[in-house]
Amino acid sequence: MPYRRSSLMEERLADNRLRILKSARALVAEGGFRQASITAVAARAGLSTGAIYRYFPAKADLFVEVLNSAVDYEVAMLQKIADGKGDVGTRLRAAVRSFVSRAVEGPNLAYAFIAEPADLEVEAARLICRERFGEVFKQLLREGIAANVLPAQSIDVGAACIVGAFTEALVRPITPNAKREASKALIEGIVEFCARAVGAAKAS
Amino acid sequence: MPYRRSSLMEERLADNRLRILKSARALVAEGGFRQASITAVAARAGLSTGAIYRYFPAKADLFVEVLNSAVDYEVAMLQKIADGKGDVGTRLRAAVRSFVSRAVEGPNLAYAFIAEPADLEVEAARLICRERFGEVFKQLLREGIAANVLPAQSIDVGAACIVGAFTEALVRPITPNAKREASKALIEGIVEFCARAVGAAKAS
Amino acid sequence: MPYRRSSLMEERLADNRLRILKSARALVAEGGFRQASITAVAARAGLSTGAIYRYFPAKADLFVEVLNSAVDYEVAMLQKIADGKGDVGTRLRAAVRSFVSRAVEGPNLAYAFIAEPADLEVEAARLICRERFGEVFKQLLREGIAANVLPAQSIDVGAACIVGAFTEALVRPITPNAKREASKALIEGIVEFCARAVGAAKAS
Amino acid sequence: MPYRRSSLMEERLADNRLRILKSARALVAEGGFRQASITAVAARAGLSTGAIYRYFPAKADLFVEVLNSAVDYEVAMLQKIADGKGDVGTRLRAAVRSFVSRAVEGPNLAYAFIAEPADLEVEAARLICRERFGEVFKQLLREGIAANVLPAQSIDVGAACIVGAFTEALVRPITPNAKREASKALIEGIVEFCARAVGAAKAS
DNA sequence: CATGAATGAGAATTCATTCAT
DNA sequence: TATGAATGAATTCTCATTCAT
Repeated sequence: MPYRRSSLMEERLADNRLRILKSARALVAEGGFRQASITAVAARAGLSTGAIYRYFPAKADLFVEVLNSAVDYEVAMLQKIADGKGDVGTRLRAAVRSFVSRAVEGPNLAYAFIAEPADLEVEAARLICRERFGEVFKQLLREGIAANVLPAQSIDVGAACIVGAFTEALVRPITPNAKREASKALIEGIVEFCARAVGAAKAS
Repeated sequence: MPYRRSSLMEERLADNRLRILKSARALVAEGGFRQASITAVAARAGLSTGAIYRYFPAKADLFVEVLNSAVDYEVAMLQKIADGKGDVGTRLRAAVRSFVSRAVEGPNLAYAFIAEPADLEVEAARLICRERFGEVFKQLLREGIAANVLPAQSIDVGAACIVGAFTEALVRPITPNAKREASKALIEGIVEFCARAVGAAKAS
Repeated sequence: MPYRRSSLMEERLADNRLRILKSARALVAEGGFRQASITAVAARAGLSTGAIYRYFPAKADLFVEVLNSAVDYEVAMLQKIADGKGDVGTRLRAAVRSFVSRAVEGPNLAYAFIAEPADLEVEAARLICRERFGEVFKQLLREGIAANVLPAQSIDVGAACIVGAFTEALVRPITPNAKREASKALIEGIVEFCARAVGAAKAS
Repeated sequence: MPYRRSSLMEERLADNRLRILKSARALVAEGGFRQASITAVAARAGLSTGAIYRYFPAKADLFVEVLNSAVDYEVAMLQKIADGKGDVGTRLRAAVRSFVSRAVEGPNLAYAFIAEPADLEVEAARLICRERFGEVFKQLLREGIAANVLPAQSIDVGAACIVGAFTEALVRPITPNAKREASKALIEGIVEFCARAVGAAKAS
C-alpha cells in the first residue's frame, strides 16, 4: 500500500521553508548579508545545512527570495495606498508614512534592502527591488503633475530621491534617544520632507 | 650609534602608505568591498601582502581609513561651500550639486560609501561617515531656519533625508541612456528635489 | 495468522528490483558512475531513495550487481559462440565481433566496464568482470593450441590482450566521422587485429 | 633595501610544486582519482590545502598536469625508440616492451591513465593522452606498411588496439604468483601479441 | 512496506594573517 | 625591513544513508 503524505507532514514542510526564509531574513536584518551564511541560516532554522538545499537550489536563490518576498509585501502595501482615494499629496504622505513606520518598527528587510550582498545575482535582485519601490512613487507623481496638483518635476529623479530619503531612515539610528517619541517625530519628519520635496506641502 | 631614519626613507614609507590607501580605494570604487582583498590591494600597490601589515594592523583598519580619508575630502568640499557667501538656499543647492556631480562622474568613494563592508568595524565607520555628511546640512538648515529663510522643520531628519536622497543617486543607473545629458538632468533633479524639500525652492 | 506474501506482491517486488537495476545500468551507461547517484537511480526507477535500500543494502551492492548482471549476459553470448561449431579462428573472430559490435552500437555496459567506479567494492567487481571475459578467450586459445591450429603462445596474456584491445575500442571515438561505415571498419579492424595476434590470420 | 629571494627558497618552491605533483600522482596510482582529494594530496605533500592553490589554480589543473607530465615522459621514451634504427618490427617490439616494463614495475601513471577521473576537464585530458600513445604506433605502422614490411591493415585501429592491449597490463594482476619471473613472461607475452597482431612476427 | 525529508560528513575553494628568510 | 609562501578556518554545496510517518 503506497504511503500517503499526511497533511501534517505537508505543514511541516511548508513550515520548514518558511523557517528558512525567516532565519535568512532575520540574519540579514541583524547583521547584513555578511552574517547570513548557509550554516547560520540552517542553525537558526534548526535544520542541517543540507536541508536548506532541499528548498533552495543555491544560496543566491534563497536570498533573492528573501528580498523579493519582503519587497512584494511592502510594494503591495504602498500600491494599495497609492491606488486609494483622496488627493495625491495625502496618498503620497500616507505611502511614505506606511513604509517608514514599518521600517522603524523592527529589523526586517531594511538592511538587506540597502546592504551590498555577497552574491552578484542577489545584487541584481536588490537593484530591481529598489526600482519597484520607485514605480509606486512615479505613478503618484505622474498623476499629481497631470492633475496640476504637483509642480512640474522629474518623475524618475523624484521617485528615486524619495526612496533614497526614506531608505536613510533604515540605516541609521537618527535619534538614538527616546525611542518611541523620537520615532514618531522621525516618521513625520520624513513624510513632510518628501511632501515638500515634491511640492505637496501641507496648506499651513 | 643610534639608527637614524633618513628623510628619504620616511618619504618612501609615507609613499607606500598612500599607495596602499589609493589601491584600496580604487578597488572598492571599482567593485565594492567584495573585490578589495588584501592580496588585490597589495598587488595594485606594487607591494607584498606582508607590507600592508606594516602600515595597517588589520584589514579593517585599512578600510576604515579609506572610508574616512575619502569622506574627509568630500566633507571638506561641502563645508567650504556651506561656509561660503550667498543665501542659504543657493549654498545648499551648491553643496548637493557638488557631491552628486562627483558621484555621478566616476566611480570613486560613492560605492564604498553605501556598500556593505565585510567587516563590522568598517560598517561602523561607514555609518559615522554618513553622519558626517549630515552635519554639513544640519548646519545649513540651522542657519536657514534661524534666519527665517527656511521654514521650521526637523533638522536631523532633513539632513538625513538629503544624504539619503543623493545616496540613492549613487546606487542606481536611473537613466542608462544618453549619459552626459541625462547626468546633467539627474544632478539638477536631485538638487531641486532637496531644495524644495527643505523649503528653499527657487523663486519661480 | 501468519502473514502470507501474495504472489502478486512478490511480482511487484521482483519488478522493482529489476527496475532499479535497469535505472542504474542506464545511468552508468549514459554518464559513468559519476551520474549514477542513488537519488538519480530512484527517480528514474520511479521509486523513493529509501526503497532502493530495501532491495540493496548499500550503493556498492547495487552497482556490483549492475556490473555482474551486465557481464553475465555478455559472457553468455561469448560463451555460446565459443562453444559453437566451426574452426577456432572463426569462432574467436565471431566472439570479438559480437562483443565489439554491441559495444560500438550503443552506450550500454561498455562504459561501466572500463570506468572507474566510485566505490572500492565495485572496483573489485569490475576487475573480476574483466577476468571473466578473459576466460572465454582462454578457452578458445587453449583449444586452438591443443589442436595445433594456433601457434604456441601465452594463454593468459593472449586473453588479457584481447580484452584490452577491444576495451580500447569502447573508450575512444576512434573514427568520429562517417559513423556507420566507420563502425563497420572499426569492428572488422579489431577482429582482424586479434585474429592475427593469436595467429589465426585469414588464409590470404 | 629590498628583499632578495634566495636560491634556497626558490628550490623550496620548486620542490613543493614537485612534491604536490608526486603526491597527486602517487595517490591516483594507489587508489584512482577517487582517493586523490585536495586534502589527501596536501597531507601527503606535507602542506596545507591552501598551499596547493598557490601552485595550481584548481584541482582539475593539478590532475591534468599529473596526467600530462607522466604521459610526456612515456611518449618521449616511446618516440625515441620509434625514431631509432633497425627494422620496424624490432622497434615496435622495443616500444611495447619499454612501456609495459615500466608499467609492470611500479604504480605510476598506470591507473590514472585508464581510470575515469571525477572531473570532466581531466577526463578530456585523459582521452588526449591515450591518443598521444596511439600516435607513436601509427607512425611505426605507417612506416612498416609503406616499406612493405608489414601487411596492409588499418593504422588507426591497429594503434588503438596496441594501446588497449598493453593498457590491460596496467589494470590487472594477470599473474599473481611468482612476481619477477611472471612479469618477464607477461611482458614478452604482450610484446609478441602485438607483434603478431601487426604482422611483425619473429621469423621463427 | 513505501516515502522522501533530514542528516552530516566531506569536498573544493578563498583569504586574512603570520613568519622564516 | 620587505617578501610572499604557507596556514587553516570558514564557506558553499553534495550525497549516501536513515527514520518518522
